[in-house]
Amino acid sequence: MKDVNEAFRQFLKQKNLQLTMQRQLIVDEFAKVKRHLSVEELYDLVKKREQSIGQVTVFRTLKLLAEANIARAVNFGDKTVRYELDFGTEHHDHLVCLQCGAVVEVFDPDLEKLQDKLCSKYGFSPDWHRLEIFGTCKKCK
Amino acid sequence: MKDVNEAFRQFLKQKNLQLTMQRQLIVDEFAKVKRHLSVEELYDLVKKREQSIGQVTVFRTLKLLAEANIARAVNFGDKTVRYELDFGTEHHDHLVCLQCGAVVEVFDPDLEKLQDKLCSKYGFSPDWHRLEIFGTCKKCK
DNA sequence: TGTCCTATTGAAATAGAATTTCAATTTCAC
DNA sequence: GTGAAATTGAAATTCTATTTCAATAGGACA
Repeated sequence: MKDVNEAFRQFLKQKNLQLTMQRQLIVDEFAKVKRHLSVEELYDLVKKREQSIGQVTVFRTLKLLAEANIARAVNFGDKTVRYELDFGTEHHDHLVCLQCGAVVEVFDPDLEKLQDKLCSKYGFSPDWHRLEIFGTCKKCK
Repeated sequence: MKDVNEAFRQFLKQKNLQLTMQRQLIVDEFAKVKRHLSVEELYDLVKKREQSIGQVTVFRTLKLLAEANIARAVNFGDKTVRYELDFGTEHHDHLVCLQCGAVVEVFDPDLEKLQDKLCSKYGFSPDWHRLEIFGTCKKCK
């Protein structure tokens, strides 16, 4: 199975774009941190390794990653967009703790099946979906 | 069963706030239109009935309604916040058509049960959740 | 290597919605 | 009626997301 770097390189090539030092660094950090990051959060991380990188470049690189289906934009409650890795990972839903902000990724095949069934009942062709459950996590109880 | 007006009046009273002509009008329009409205969209509707009302008042009234659990903020794809009536209506999920933008509200008790089961598996106490399925609706196929 | 063309970058500017400020007005309690 | 508090709308501000732009870097090719 190819890794994120390889997939990104391939995507760039196909688009006649270049893999620059900046992009490489941003993707590295993004793939390493297994959390849902806003542009600003990722920018802060990247900046620790390379002062000179601008926030705009992080923004643009995340857009590229989303276009390449390597990242996916998500948003919980607040108004800022976050990105999560969407490569080599199965589709999943989110349990968001309203107390501590922790986000757990979960998956249930039966749930997926039921959703498909619901769609077909309405003659609807699902493309993708998102399910977020907000509440209190184990620790916070 | 009480209606929206009654619930809002009660909420205002409890908060020592007033039911003004503006608020009354905004709530009327909001309850009447059974769609998901952005502040601006509702403002346009309200403006037709009363020129003098400002957009800010619509914004503030919707916030109040959300606080009173009469409205709920939702957001589909784009970056603007929309509000939907959340009173006297059962919980429901959304099928969002990516072609025409239509939003269908759906409900499946089995789906709800499975979600609860999933939560308890993780020791998670659900407060509320949202499920949005994006795809193509019957008409657009 | 030098040259041309295109991609890339970061800072600054812009866009656009959400939210706050503020002075004027209205409403309520007394 | 009077005073205190709530309400309102316009304008200002804030906060992200996004675009513009001039400078730089990189690749293709002679």
